[in-house]
Amino acid sequence: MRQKRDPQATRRLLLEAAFAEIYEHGFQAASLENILAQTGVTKGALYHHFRNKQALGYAVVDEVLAPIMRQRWIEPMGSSDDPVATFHQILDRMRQEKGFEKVQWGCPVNNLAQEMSPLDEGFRQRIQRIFDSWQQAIEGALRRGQRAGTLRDDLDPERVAFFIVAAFEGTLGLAKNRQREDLLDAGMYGIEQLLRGLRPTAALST
Amino acid sequence: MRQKRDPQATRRLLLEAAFAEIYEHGFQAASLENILAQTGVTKGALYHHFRNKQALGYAVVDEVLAPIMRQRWIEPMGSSDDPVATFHQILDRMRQEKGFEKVQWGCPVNNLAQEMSPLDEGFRQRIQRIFDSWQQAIEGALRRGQRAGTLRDDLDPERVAFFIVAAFEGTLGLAKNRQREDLLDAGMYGIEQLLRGLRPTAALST
Amino acid sequence: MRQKRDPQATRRLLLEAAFAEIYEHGFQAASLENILAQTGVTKGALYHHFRNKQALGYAVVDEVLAPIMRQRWIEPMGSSDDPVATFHQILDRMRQEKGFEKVQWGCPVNNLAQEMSPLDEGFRQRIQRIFDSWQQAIEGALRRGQRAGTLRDDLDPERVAFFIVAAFEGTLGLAKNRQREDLLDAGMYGIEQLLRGLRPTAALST
Amino acid sequence: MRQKRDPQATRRLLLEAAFAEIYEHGFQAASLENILAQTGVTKGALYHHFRNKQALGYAVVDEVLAPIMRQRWIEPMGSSDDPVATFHQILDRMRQEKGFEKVQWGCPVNNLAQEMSPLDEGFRQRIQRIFDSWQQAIEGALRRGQRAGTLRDDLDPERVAFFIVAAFEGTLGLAKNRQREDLLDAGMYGIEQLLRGLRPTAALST
DNA sequence: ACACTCGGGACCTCCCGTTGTT
DNA sequence: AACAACGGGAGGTCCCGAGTGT
Repeated sequence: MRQKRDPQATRRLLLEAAFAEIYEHGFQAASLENILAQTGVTKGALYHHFRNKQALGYAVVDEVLAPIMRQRWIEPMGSSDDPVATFHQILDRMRQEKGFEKVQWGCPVNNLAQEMSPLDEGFRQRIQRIFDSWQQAIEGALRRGQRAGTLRDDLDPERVAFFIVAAFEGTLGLAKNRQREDLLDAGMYGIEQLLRGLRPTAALST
Repeated sequence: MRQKRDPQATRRLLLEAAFAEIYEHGFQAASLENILAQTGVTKGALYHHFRNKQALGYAVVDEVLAPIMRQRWIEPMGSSDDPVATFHQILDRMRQEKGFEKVQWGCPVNNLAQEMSPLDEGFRQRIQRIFDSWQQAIEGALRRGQRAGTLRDDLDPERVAFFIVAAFEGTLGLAKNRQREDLLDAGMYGIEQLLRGLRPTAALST
Repeated sequence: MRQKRDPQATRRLLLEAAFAEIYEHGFQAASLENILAQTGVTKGALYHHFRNKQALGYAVVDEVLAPIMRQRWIEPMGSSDDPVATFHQILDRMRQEKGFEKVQWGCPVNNLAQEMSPLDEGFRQRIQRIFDSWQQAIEGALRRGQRAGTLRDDLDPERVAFFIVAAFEGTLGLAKNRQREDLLDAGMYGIEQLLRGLRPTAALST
Repeated sequence: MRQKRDPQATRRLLLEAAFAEIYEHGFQAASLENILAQTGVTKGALYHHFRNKQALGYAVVDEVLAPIMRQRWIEPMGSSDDPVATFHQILDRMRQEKGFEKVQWGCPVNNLAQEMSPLDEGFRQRIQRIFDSWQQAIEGALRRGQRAGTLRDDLDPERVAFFIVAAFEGTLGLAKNRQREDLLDAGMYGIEQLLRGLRPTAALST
């Protein structure tokens, strides 16, 4: 299966197995031995590519989580001037894919954020960077929406963007606790309520 | 320091030290040894009061987390017919107290929920019970608000209650990642936006 | 179930539960907590009746194992002058009862003998006493058999008695390893072969 | 003392120390810590070579006990057509060696069989395999003896082989309880009695 | 670039026994 | 006579990481 002597492939293999292990058990409880057993890579190889467990974790954030979020949220939002519509499109696509987030295990970015933020400044900053760019993408779209007239003028784009991310992650978190995928809809109902309130008065009937 | 031969006190001491340890490190990474060192209790005593680490964790949820949430959220909401105002009062009190939640470590209930829900059904159910009664308390207040005329009639109290909890926890989570207490206000801004939308049209000016 | 304040009953209850626990797990691995849980007796009561685990074990040998062996082997053999026939009768009765020895767990006396003889002189001597009186009972029967003419004169009763006990226990041990009750017959076949050889030549045709 | 970086040697060292520890205390009471202290190997190294205590125990059976029994019993018996004589030769050699079995601690194979057979199917099967091949070697020799005319025709080789093993182990067990090496002779007396009875009538004078 | 062996610590579990009380 | 709280240690598991060799 694995090519021998293909350092990049080995590294990538480790990153993805590490992502899965961390996603399931959290970073602290993630077991290097499990990752090794899963990939067939030996400890020597792992420690060749990553200085230690922490460095592996950092790399997972930078090279697995961040790109996924970039592709999923930042890029679509970055080229949108109707954030409400774009938000719906992204959610629809997520419902179809189901590869990344499983409701059972929640959002991998938020999981790590909650576990590691108070414990490890390196994790905290890396994850904050993801949240920040996510939020900024939404914020930019909100501003463009305001200019394009699809959004009310009197709202604070920064705070609204923050709140959308917060409400989204909060909803995923509750759905994860209840292990019920359908609850995502209840949360989206609230976000939609809010977003509808963001439309100019004329657009309220939509 | 500690009274000898005071089983209830010993048990309580353990519960609170366990709560603190779990709050800081998560359940899996919580160290019984730390709890013991913190309290001065011995392993034998701990093992006498709790069958194992899991039982201790369950007891922390039932006997520490649940009562706090009950006192803070369920009881005030249970006797309110203006949930918007009650919500603000609770937030104000939380800002003053700062004993329970430290922004640095987030919401202890949600922390446990995110860590343990997929891993341990006992934790999941106990935490769900807390979220459920919290949500139901809000839902009841929303319904009473509707009857009292302080809330719009055309909203779905169950979904709104769910969303309020979700948005609240999501906000705490982001603030925890950024380690910035002031971000709570950004989240509250969003919730207030939403809640204001819940007032009957006549009340919008409030 | 248990009468309170009935010291003799409590003591007996403990002895029998201890016997069962030791029979299943061996003495070293026998758990006092298990015995306590099984009987509903508290640790204080146990330590009132027995100084420590060792004393409990000694009492099991003296007050449970020894009496059973006395009743089963010593008494029948003590009043027999045809040990071959008596041996068969005892085996037949054992096949019916099945209360004491379960092939699955072997002979409780021999189990303890093998585990504890090199480790604890107190156990060793107590168990030796049981084996000795068992062997002496057989030896006596053999001598009476010689006088009565049901056995050959030229054999050494002491050695033959020893060997019968040894072969019997060895057979139980192999059957226990194979977890096959029917193997007892294979062992008995050998003992019968031997015993038949002990009959005077005229009796060989029996 | 030990060569560093000599995995086979380390493994062997552990196996033999484990054998000694198990021989003395039984498997359940055997302490990995003792084995480590005895050998100077660390926990990590042990855990590298054996997945857990059970795996170490299994390896002791397969790689220490089985080869010894093979060399001592199976090979001599496998090339013999006079099992009675071979049996005597083996016993004589055992009396001289005294390395393997110490009467004080009995037969290591049988010790493990009695302790673990009802508790662990893996042990049970491994030990049964040893007993089986031992018994089969004797059985084969008996059959060859019958063909060679050194044994009676009318006996059942399988049952006799079983009985010989049983009587041998039973004798060792009783000698162990009494802690008296000389008792082996009393047991051998019985086995010899039996074996003599197996000679054809013409050979009885031997 | 990777493989294998080794180091040593931390953790939860479980257990036997003691002590204060009723 | 029995109960319940507590003391404290040992044991197996598992893990992260270092070191050596190829």
